[in-house]
Amino acid sequence: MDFLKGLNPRQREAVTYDGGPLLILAGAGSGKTRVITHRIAYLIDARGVPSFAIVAMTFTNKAAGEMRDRVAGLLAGRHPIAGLTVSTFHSYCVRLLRRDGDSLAGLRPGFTRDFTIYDEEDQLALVKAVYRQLGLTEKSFMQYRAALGRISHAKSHKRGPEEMSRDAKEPVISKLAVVYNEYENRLRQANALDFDDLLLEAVRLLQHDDRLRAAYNERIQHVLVDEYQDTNRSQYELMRLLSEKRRNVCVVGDEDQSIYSWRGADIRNILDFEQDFKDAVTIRLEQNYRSTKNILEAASALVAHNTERKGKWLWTEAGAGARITVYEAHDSENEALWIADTIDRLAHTSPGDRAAILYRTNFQSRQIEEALRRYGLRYKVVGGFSFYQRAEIKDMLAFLKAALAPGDDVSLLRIINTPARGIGKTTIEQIEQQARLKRVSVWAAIESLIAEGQLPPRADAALRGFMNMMAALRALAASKPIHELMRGIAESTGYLDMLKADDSPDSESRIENVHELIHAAAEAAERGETAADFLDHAALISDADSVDEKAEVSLLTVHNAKGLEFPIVFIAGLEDGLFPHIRSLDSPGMMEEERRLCYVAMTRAEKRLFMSWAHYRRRFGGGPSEPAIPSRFLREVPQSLIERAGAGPGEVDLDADRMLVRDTVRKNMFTGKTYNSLENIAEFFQSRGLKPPAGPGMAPAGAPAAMPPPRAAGSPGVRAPEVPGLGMPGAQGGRPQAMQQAVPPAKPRTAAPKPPKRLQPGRVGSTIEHARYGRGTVVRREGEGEDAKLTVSFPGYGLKKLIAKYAGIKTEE
DNA sequence: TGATTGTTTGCTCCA
DNA sequence: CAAACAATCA
Repeated sequence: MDFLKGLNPRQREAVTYDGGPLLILAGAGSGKTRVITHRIAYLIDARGVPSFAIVAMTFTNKAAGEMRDRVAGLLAGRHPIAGLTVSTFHSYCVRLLRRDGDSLAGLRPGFTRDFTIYDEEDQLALVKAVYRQLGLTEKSFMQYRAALGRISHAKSHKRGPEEMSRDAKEPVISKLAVVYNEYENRLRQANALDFDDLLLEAVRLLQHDDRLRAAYNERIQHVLVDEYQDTNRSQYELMRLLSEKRRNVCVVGDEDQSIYSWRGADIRNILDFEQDFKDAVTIRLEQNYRSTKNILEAASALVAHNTERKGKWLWTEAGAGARITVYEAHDSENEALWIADTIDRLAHTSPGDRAAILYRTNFQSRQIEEALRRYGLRYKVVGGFSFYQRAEIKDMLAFLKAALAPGDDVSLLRIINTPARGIGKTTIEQIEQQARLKRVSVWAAIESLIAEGQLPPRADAALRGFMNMMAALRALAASKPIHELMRGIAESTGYLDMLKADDSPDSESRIENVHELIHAAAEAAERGETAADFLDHAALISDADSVDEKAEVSLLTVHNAKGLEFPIVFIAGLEDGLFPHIRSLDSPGMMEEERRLCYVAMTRAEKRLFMSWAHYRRRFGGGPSEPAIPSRFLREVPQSLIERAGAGPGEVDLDADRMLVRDTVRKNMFTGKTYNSLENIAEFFQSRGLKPPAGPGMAPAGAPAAMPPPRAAGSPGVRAPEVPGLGMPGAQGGRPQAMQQAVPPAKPRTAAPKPPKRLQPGRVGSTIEHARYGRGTVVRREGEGEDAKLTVSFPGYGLKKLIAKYAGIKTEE
């Protein structure tokens, strides 16, 4: 097969290059994914590289899945790709540690391969616990998040608590070092790794275990890294360690799209690649196949304001296309309505074109969602609050974690009194004190407290009950498949009953979520996954994985939009302080990153690009509107490419008829987020039948037939590192072909038009008559009775705010 | 002592 | 409009 057909000369060069380190500078829309997938296919087919000798790293599970599918498609009927590894850095490291991590115990006391993973929430809980222990408060010391951020930063720069303490110039930092130290101690004691550790410890393992590293290098012939501009130090090191022998690294990136410095991404990785690899060859892909000329020019002009670049100028053969629309809204609500209105209009003029609404921060989505719902538009929200971040899911998983690993203090404390079982603050304090005193886990502390018999009778009984319950769960965990275990947890702990007894509006969806989790567990069990595998997936799932590219309207942050493209793109909230974000205003480096972020946003658009800002923006629900000024980025776009929209502040010509609201969809019912994540989870588990290597004490789980013989590793007598398991994606290779096409149709759980309920006078959605403006539709109502403030949309006049009792309005049926 | 209700904050982007 | 905390009630 000719994998070079349809590629331009530069792309072809990138696909076929065979001389060691290769840096592909791939501008936005230049066919980057195409090049990587073709290169992998080419290596396998034309160069005879076995698929298990190729490792490709991506940023999200979704990108990995797509890449794998595309390679499979290219090689269909010619080569099996069962052994091919396409993975995110994080899941790669988890698998590495779970499979071959034993020797890490020498470096990290207490480490075993059945470690647990602490996500950000767990990390925060840990920091809080440390604060409590040290008698610190957020007010008196430092915000939890800030502390965690600094700790994480120090960690990823390989600076331990001792160094932090030694170099501390201020007392705050010395104290922080103490927190840091205790934080690390507790992680170790619980045999838990946080997200930083996953990468760091994998790197340490490879650095120190020469035999393991050699085995991996023996096997791996090519390492490819996507989104290289967003790799951090650990990821860079991992890449080097895995490619030490053959030095066949191929990295693909675009320094103009580096947007993760806050997560430790080091832009120098890409800027200095040619120095780090002296014999590296750089190939530039500068032809853009995505956007119109106007969009491309505008974006390029914007990013040209940056200094930290290698410099490239994208070009396209596409036509100029429409100009970029910039809309100046009176307030954020008006902005949202304008977006909804424009999308509604575009649905007629360019049917079938998907639209994306991009924003800098998640909180912006709320108002936009509301506007879309008023227009009865279907939409999907990506991220924000994913399934696995939901309290009920985290609770359920905490039960599971605590049952599997009694040393997991964070999980245990999370559910020790959920549902309420009479273990209150004082008791918990007593337990924590005991744990500190004896330097044992919370579980062990409870045991010893009970044994000592010092507890008040009520607490004693409650704790005994809790211990028995957990012991029963543990027995269940040992004997039952994961979904029965989850069901057992939901029922025997009283968790489900607690939800059922709750009459708050969203308890129903919580129950649904719990069932969904059990359902997901059942599917996992069918694939032969263990509870530990299940937890790994839950920890490593990402928001971007839930992007549904077929959705007509998508709402997502710019970060989540990386790598995606849409015919129509809106960028909302272009105000100084929001985008660029306020925290970047006094730092040139951070400002450049914000600019790159805006560049990423703009270059997502294929045909039409809309940018908007609002004079007033409300940050919290009922809070005050704060004044804003337009983003500097709007000024950095050549004005000749811009077309202004709207009659002026507050004067959107919103067609009242279309505003006839299909009903106020009950809040929380279809917040997008909920249904979004429900689909997400089922899809995720279905499409990613990842089956990591067996846990400790178990034989490697049945490997697919396609798996190459494991003899590549080690000499007889020594426990051979099971490299093949990493050179291959587990059961994914054996995934039935049918499943790849049969993506389950998304359930239309959208805000479907409901039969309008009777509209009451002045209610949102009703029509009123005003003496001066005529008929209009009530768009928003604040307050009650005759004091209520109504926001009304009058055709020809735009949005007006009226006080019910003064406006002299008549209500119509 | 623990559970419930009221009050006050609030600030990212993510694997 | 949340969550996180303080001040109540049982």
